[in-house]
Amino acid sequence: MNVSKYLPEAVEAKWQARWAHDGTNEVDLDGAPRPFYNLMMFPYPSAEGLHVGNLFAFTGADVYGRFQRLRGYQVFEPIGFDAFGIHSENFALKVGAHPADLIPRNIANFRRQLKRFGGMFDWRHELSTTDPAYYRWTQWLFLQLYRAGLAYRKKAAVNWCPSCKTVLANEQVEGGVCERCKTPVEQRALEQWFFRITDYADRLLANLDDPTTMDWSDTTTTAQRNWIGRSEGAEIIFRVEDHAIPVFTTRPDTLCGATFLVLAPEHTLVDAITTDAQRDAVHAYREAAAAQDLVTRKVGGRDKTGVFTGAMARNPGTGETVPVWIADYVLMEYGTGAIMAVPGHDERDLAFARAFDLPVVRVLAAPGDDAATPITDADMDTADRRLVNSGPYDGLSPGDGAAAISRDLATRGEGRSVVQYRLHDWCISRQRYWGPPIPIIHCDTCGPVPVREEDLPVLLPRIDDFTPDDSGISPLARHQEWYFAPCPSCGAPSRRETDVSDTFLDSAWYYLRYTSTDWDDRAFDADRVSRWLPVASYIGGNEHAVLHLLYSRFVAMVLHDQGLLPFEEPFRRFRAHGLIVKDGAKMSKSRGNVVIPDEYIATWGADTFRLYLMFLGPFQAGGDFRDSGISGPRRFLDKVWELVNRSIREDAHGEIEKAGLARWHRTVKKVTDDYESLNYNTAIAAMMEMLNVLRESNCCERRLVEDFVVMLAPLAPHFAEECWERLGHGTSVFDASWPAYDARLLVDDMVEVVVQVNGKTRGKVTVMRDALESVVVARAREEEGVARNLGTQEIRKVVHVPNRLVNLVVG
RNA sequence: GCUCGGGUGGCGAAACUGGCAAACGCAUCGGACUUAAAAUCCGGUGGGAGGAAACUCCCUUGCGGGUUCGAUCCCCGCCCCGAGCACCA
Repeated sequence: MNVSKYLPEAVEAKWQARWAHDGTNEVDLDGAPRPFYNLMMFPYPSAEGLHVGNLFAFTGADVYGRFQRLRGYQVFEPIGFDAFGIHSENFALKVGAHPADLIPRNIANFRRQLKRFGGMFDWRHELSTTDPAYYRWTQWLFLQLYRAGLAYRKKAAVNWCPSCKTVLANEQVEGGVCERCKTPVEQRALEQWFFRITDYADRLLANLDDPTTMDWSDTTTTAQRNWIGRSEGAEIIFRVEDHAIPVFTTRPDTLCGATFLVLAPEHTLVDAITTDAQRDAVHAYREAAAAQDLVTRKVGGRDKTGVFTGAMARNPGTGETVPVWIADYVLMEYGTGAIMAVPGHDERDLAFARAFDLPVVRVLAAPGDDAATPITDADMDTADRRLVNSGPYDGLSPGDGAAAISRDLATRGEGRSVVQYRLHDWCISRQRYWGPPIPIIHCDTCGPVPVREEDLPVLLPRIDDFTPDDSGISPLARHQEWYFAPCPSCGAPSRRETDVSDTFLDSAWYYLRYTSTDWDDRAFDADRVSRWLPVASYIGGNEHAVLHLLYSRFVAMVLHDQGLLPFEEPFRRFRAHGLIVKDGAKMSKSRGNVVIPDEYIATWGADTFRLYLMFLGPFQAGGDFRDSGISGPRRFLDKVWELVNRSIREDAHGEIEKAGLARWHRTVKKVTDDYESLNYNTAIAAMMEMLNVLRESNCCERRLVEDFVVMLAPLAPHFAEECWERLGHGTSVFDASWPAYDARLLVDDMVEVVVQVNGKTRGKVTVMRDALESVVVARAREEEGVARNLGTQEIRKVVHVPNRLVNLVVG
């Protein structure tokens, strides 16, 4: 037997073939007694193939799945492809190909790479969102939401390129101009489909605080909380003659400082209240605001612009009249689209008041200030303030003032407490080609009518020229046979909805589909779903911390409310992996620092590469990819290889001695804990240390070596299989059981205690475990370095941390 | 601007969440083996001062304060890097 060298290429090919042949990674979805759903975010199959960042994420997730399998779970680890969307479509347009031709090629390449790195995937459940057998159920999902009254249509602004005559996604607008033709982009209002996710805002928020259903990292829950953006405040009614203008404010306490109103340019009351003298100016301003693209409108300059409408409104706090302006810094989609401006205590309102010379009134005074003190930028702060210039409310704190003012407004019918969310309803319409057609037919008499479920899928027809044209609607409208369809309700000639749905809808339920790819008559099977879900571990990138995860949660909640799912939170545990950077910078094509994993795997083997990726930093933090480090893990595997072979030859020789045994048990515990918490880098370090100990003490005890191989298996699966087979086992190492450790053996009998004098280390003594303080101190004083530093000084105080440290305080 | 991460040797990073800072690995230097090189093995390597030497002492976790017997860790005030959000009233 040739044992001199470990040859990854041959070994990895052998085991990949055997896993496929034996169905090692396949799990019985109906019979598993201890199911563990190990999910990772499915990739978008780009033309470039998997990059190191993808592989880092997949490896970390796969290691965890393999670990859980060794701990005795039946682990379901599916994979699929998120292949619809603007990415694919734009790429296809660029290279002059059809996405329907490109995607299968890209998927084939991804599949090859995913097999090569050694993922424990059950390929029988692979899916692609572009497959009609999949998107049929995406369309079905739309219908469920429609039936539940959670899908509706309304006009909403989109970016519009007047030259290309097409809708642009925000990413296609660069500095206010179309990325293709450089024409300034404007806004256009189109009828679009929305989901009422805002109805679920409170539940989506509340569940984040429930540790029994959600074990998520704080960064992710915080991001979701911020995105939902709950604010408590008041809606206050200002009147302009007989028009009521409600405004939303989180600071009703400052009502008496509201010296003007500002409406969003799109506000529906603008026409009604504008005076004849101001009509032309208002009209021009509204036109100009609409001519801006959505990105510039929101992100663009902070310089305040606006126009006076000529109208005056009554401030219900002071009874005085205040001017009504319009300005684009007020957003129609938040609150009521109108604000009461309090320039004394709001930065933006102050900037606006300064720009247009509007009155500024102080209503909050810091200690030492009074009602007459001029406003400064520091007055945007609220700490320690009292109300002034507020009539009966003078002297109250902002909190008490807000309560008192809200109460008084409510009794007069001029206001009420409300909760506002930053979260908007989810616009799922895309005026694009490469997506699932929204299953609606527009009838002149019946209006929008859902396609019958039995008529799904509404197939996306192949259109060779899917370039947007000047019709201003999706290229699908050009496909006459597809576009015209009878109304499902009355049979009259009608037209299909030409918008396709957002890719986020595809990915909002894929984890359900994985469990049920065997059926084409249901989106997901009730028994399967109740056995395998919620997902036990979900790992993915932080870039999806908000939208994808929030939409998935929303969809699960809706399905739960429809009685279709037994749970409302789909992902019990979620962890975001870190980012791999190269030379201190994020990898990107433009920087030219993208690392392609294939060549590294070809050179070093998948196991070494996996080990290297997991060793270069904490999984949840990411790390810096450097070519130089990869030889370390390879040397480690070579040494383990040697140890295994020596153990086979010498078998019973070299039993570990007592101190080494404690070390061994500590290592097993540390490695186990580190896998569980995804700290793979320190798990590897602990195994390296243990290996060094075994080598130094010349120990190759069979039992330990076998356990060592099992502990390494999640990280280096092919390597471990080969070792396991050589050690005489006829079954997969992944059917072995995880090494146990004996808690009683974790500690040594003798411990080293650090001795400090005044907090500085001056020596160390070895004593029996749990030795008494008096014994430790006595021994410590005998230490030369300690005695020297102690001199003749009297010990004032002794700080004793058993088995660890003793600090003698003198002087 | 706001929110969340993060800042530790030449480099990637550890450190039981208050207890020996720098484990593990890379790189590098010296030695062994070799005709030679690679591979492998053994040993050194944060900075400074003293000593012929084994050794001894001082400094060091972005900067400045604080709490504590003791701070990489906790508190206050700054600086820098990364990610996300961004006129949200």
